[in-house]
Amino acid sequence: MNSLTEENYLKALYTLADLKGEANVNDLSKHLGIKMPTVTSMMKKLASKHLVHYESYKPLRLTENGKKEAALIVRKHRLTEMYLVEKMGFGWEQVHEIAEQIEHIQSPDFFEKMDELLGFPKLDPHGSPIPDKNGETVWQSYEKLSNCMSGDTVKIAAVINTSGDFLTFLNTREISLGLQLQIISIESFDQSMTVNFENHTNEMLSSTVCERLLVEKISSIPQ
Amino acid sequence: MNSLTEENYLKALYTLADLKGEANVNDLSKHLGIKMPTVTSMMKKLASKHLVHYESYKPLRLTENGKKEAALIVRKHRLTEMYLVEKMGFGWEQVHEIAEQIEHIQSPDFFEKMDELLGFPKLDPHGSPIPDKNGETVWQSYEKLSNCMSGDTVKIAAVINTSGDFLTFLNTREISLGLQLQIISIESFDQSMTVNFENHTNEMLSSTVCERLLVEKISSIPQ
DNA sequence: GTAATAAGTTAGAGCAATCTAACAATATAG
DNA sequence: CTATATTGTTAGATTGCTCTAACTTATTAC
Repeated sequence: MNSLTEENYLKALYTLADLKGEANVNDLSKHLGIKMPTVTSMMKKLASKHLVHYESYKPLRLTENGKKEAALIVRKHRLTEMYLVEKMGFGWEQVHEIAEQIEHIQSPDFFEKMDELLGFPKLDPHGSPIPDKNGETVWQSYEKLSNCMSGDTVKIAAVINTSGDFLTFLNTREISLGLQLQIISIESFDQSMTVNFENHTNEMLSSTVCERLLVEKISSIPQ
Repeated sequence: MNSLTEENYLKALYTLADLKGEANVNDLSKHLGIKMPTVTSMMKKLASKHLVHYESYKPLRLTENGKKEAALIVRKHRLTEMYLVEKMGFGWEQVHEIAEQIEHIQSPDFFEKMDELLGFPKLDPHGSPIPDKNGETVWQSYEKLSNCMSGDTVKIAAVINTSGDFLTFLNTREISLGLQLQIISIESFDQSMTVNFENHTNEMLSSTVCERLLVEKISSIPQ
């Protein structure tokens, strides 16, 4: 059994690897708000438990086993988020913090019940996939809005980095999953986009926002 | 903010005091499965936080503040148990362990939402009162079945010590809260009771069982 | 290709929570 | 009322997770 602390390192490693392909000590340190020497020693500990491949000065990699353990924590996190939104009436911006705690509950029954009551969902409220009981994830091939071209029509499929602030920002703009929009223009100097929503109003989205929105392409203007 | 460990000591003190009026280091030690010296040092720590009145060799007492903190943890525990039974379909024998973990979740919103969804219940699935947001508890004046007399008709109102084994035992006998029974006879040598259930079958209940069932008196035969 | 910067490691310390061993106070039994 | 048993405390060690300070390796800039 892994401690709560170990679980947090595993999950961080898992999500960082997802995000940028690999993770190093410094990334992990910043992500967890824990100093590098502490991270190094925890990596040695996790290596001795065969959860992480660790070699001095090399990038960190989860073992197959480590990946699975991490995925199962992510599974608990995302199932919880879905449950909080669907069954308890929380907003998508409120659930991350609570799920961050509940993901450490040790009770297979509890999460199976959630899964069942939710009808075995595949995605969480932010559009992220929920790993299955074996830790396997079916990744949707979404694209960042920031990678799309002027003229493209897309549907918002998921958000990256589910911080409360960002989600509250989306709420005030009434931007939610499933919303369609067309890219009117892209400012070349700051990569901000002017987009047109379903309701025919135009709005400006900063590049930071566009970086964090994953979309499904509906149609594009041929070059 | 109190640590998870501190919370467990506070809750233990609270329930022990409830059960037997006061608690000493040895009780707490046995109840928590932690050695006495560890308990002593934690008591000093909690005393320094003004949660416990501690004097060497004297019985332990929660301060008003300590009582409130403890009651609020018990509140979270019992609300959770109720939620698990009422909204998620767990059996009353399954919920204790899960609630033991969820009671430490730090999120007022989460428990308020539960309370709301449950319609502000006053009792948990085992018949124990749920303290209010100020930590106040309205104690029902139930009696132990073991204190009742031959001929009494009573209704089961609550169970003491909600261990899974005991509750499973009650399940197999189809004994649940609200069930009425009449005491036919009491064996004088072991205090076991022969009782008659609503469905007109007679059954024998050991004194251990009778000690753990709290009842409301419906009628009794005058002496 | 060296100098400067960034990233990573080692050594050593601190705190929280636990333990054991030894000693001290209180309660109980005769 | 003493002897014994129970309960409680003190002292000191251990483990898990964290830190800072000092040093090493790798990367980047010019």
